[in-house]
Amino acid sequence: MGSAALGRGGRRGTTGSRRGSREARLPPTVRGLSTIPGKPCTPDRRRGRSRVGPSISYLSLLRPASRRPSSPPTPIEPSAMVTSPPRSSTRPTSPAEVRRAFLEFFRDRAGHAVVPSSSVVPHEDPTLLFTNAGMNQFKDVFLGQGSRSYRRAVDTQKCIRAGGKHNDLEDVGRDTYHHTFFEMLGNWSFGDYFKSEAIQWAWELLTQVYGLPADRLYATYFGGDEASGLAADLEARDLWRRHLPAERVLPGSMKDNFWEMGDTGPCGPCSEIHVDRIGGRDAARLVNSGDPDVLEIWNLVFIQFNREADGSLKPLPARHVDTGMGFERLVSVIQAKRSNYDTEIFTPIFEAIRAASGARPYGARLDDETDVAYRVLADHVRCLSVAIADGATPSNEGRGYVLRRILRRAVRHAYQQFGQREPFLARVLPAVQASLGEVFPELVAQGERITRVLEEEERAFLRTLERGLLHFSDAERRAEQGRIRGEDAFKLHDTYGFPIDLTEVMARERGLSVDLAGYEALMADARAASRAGAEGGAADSMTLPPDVLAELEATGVPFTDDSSKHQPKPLMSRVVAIWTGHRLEGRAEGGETVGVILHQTPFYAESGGQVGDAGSIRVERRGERGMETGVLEVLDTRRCGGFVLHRCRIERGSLRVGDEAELAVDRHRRAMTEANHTGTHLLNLALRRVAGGESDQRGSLVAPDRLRFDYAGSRALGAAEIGEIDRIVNDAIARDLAVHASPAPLEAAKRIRGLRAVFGERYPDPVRVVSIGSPVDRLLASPADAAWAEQSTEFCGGTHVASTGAIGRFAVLSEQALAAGVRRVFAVTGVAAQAAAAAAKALDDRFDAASRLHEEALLAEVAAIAADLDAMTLSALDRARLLGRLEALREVAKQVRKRMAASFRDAAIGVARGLLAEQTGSCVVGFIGEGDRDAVLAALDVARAARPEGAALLVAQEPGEPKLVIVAAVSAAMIAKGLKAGEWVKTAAQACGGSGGGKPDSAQAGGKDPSRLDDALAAARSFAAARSVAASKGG
RNA sequence: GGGGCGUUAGCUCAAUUGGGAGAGCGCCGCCUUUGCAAGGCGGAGGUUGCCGGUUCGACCCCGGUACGCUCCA
Repeated sequence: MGSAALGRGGRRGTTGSRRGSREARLPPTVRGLSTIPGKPCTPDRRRGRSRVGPSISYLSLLRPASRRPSSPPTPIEPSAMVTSPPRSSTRPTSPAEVRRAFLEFFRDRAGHAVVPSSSVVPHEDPTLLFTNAGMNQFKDVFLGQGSRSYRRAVDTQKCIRAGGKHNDLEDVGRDTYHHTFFEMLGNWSFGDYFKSEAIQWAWELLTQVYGLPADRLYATYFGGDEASGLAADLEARDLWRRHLPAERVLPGSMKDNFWEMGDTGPCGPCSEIHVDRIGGRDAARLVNSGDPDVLEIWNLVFIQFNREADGSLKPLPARHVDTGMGFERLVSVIQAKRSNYDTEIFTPIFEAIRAASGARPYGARLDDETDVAYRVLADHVRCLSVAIADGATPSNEGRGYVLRRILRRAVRHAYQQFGQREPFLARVLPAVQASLGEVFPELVAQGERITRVLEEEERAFLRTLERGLLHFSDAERRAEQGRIRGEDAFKLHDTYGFPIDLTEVMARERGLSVDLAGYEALMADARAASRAGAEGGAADSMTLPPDVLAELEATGVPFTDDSSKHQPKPLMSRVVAIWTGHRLEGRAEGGETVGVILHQTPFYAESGGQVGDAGSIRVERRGERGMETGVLEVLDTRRCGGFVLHRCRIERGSLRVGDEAELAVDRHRRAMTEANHTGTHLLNLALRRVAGGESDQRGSLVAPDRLRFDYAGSRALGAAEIGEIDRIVNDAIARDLAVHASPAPLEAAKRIRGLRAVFGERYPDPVRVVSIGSPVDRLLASPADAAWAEQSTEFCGGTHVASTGAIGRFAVLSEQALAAGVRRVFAVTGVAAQAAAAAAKALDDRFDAASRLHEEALLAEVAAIAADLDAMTLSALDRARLLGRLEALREVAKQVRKRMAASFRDAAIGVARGLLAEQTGSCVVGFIGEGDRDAVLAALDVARAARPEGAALLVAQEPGEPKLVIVAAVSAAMIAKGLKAGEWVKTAAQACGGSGGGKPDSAQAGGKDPSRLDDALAAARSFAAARSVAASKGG
């Protein structure tokens, strides 16, 4: 325990009288556990807490700040705060206490809202693999695009860093501080308090709540940067000097002390707090030098500038605070451990690994492979559990691939160090749940899913390892001079997923080494090739890059007014910008395809899964020679920032910025799309009834010709369930329900019973509510009404039919797995659904007719039906039923085929026997009539058996095709005389327009001209005769 | 997004320059044997993922596509 460090903690002030004032600020749920309001806490308060454990839920912390009695939003006088250090005789030391103390401090001390961690899987941000910093969930606030109901927040954020340039997965477990998963504690100000308060509270929390010795702390501030024209952050420096002697307040560089979100956007100086684990010395020189005992624990970022596209910095009107303190590192300092892995965050997990594996206990050595394995497993299981709980799944691409690599690394260590040959990771899960389940309850709620995913994925990898072992023995055989070739090591890795270090270990066990240089070279080539391919691909997309968006705004081009998109009527507008795909232009000519921005438009831009509108635009302007015009076909419409970009092909005339434009949306296409969109909502509702409430939407595509719907679900829908979905949706269509849409306050709308929302999606406030059946105000008036659970209500910005009758008809086309836990449904509506039903009826008729066909006609029809069944758009139900019919018919066809083959064969054998009787010489040449290759080969077998020392060449007429089949068999004796089967059949085939070949004893050929059959036979006879083989006639 | 590899009987996998698709296990029948993962004989089971091309002839060569595995970005 870190009692030594803690004991020397509070030099300043005494305990006792002030303790009560701190207690009084605790919420009732916490306060009531061991003490009554206003009274000093009892000595065993800490034990009381840990005994109660998860029952004092973090939920109590997560209520909105406004519910609490005192939460002054105004900044506090720094001087007043210094003099009132709230203290407690019992310091938080266990991980749970440390975390809780952080959240409570900011909530109670300064009215921060305790906000839950956002998902570690950023479903709404595809550019980010995993949530990797506390600020991710507040990015929109810093960018000025979003807002929150609070101005101060505190949280502990689940973060994953794995892969990428700064965090090599291979480091994790080999040192004391790398993790793939960690918690980031943070307090936040959104245009509220700034440097003074942030620094004051950080100091207070560390020294007075956590009791870190003040003489071991160092602070850094931004020391200015001449190249950027930035002055030093003297404000932060002076604020720190209130707490620390000047020699422990250190200036830092641009790299260490100036934070930027990206190439452009919010940024500002930051101030770090470092701690010296040793103490009793001046460690100023060791700050930021990579010394493991002098480490940064808290970074306070002061966002006060915006980095413009031209590189300049502009002061922000609203200044923010963004802080981050690594939880595991903080606990290591508080518990006076030199390794994060020696804290109580990890020790219970090590114990679980030991118990499950039967290995010797964790020994905390850095150079010991078993201890490395302990650390790798503990870290990776934490990471995987959290990611899977948030809906991620190991897979072969994107973030799923990162997880797969982490899992495989864990399995590899369990396999090599602990000899585990069966799924192992899930056995450690209970320990992870015990340590994190209280803050992150989804770890417990999703326990079954986590276990299932881990075990499935582990089994898959164990299979891969086995396959790799097979190929390893090949590589072993090919080893040159006791070294596995780099080529083989690379192939094992690249193709069979066999990790390079496992190859090395196995090679070593067999007294071999591995050509690592060769391996690395091939690896580098592969990387380069992959990168080259990636760059070539994403060139021609018709979207506006950020700098062009900025240019448009800067030149005063207004955001597009598309408020009429829900009722698209022809509209007059004006061309305000033309985008070529590379740059903005003032003009474009016939034949070009360009992006057109108008000042207003009724075109719907692709959004919420609904595809963008198509249509036409007619432009005109007064030119030098009177009116000039242009006709544009709108291919697609999409949104870029606040602009609606119409991708257009100029059919006739030309286009200029400033043109008057007459816009017409393709109403037919739009109507079909709307039918599919409303159909999607009805499908969503039907799915909930049929597949259960947890079948949340995971994505959708609404196009004019079809709709696609992805949802959370682990098992396939049966025919009965698909039938039920079709029935529910078609029933709603028959009732011709009105579709209502109107904006509503987000919070109020969220309370409507039966609301279907997309997992992980963030909605605007006010949000547009689309309700099928009841007006939105009625839903809002009594949101809890049980009736609403039976109807469709969604947050949706898309366009819909006026009432469900307009959809006409609905049919599910297919249902399939997309990824583990995600399923996809395709469906159609309206005319397409009717066409699908008609197609099914037509196929049924063909099946009926086919059973009356005979032989070849039947075979041809079965093949034709199978091809059509594959190509036609059919409802899932019809398709399943018709496939059943096809299977039955195929069985019939197979019997027919066998019967035909047998009869050809019998006939061919009969003819061959006749020929053998007729031609008594050792060499037989003849025509056996109609027969396929199998039949003529069977006949040849008969000949071969009858003339074991002779030779035979037989020809057949391929049934139904203008082709001859020629086969020959020659005995060794005849080959010795110079009669080779390959040459023989070739000669015969050439006489009837074909070719062929084979081995000396057996050959096949074909002829394309059956009318020259006699020529072929004659050629065969004379070829044999020329080799002094009597090719015919008896005697 | 870009590579590599794979897809053959119910399962696991073969098939040597393109020339008659096999084995083991499993299944069915018969025989033998009253015993443990038994033995013998016989049999059924295949649109070689799908589409197209080259060829007299394609599991094999070429192009495309689907699915799976795998590596990289």
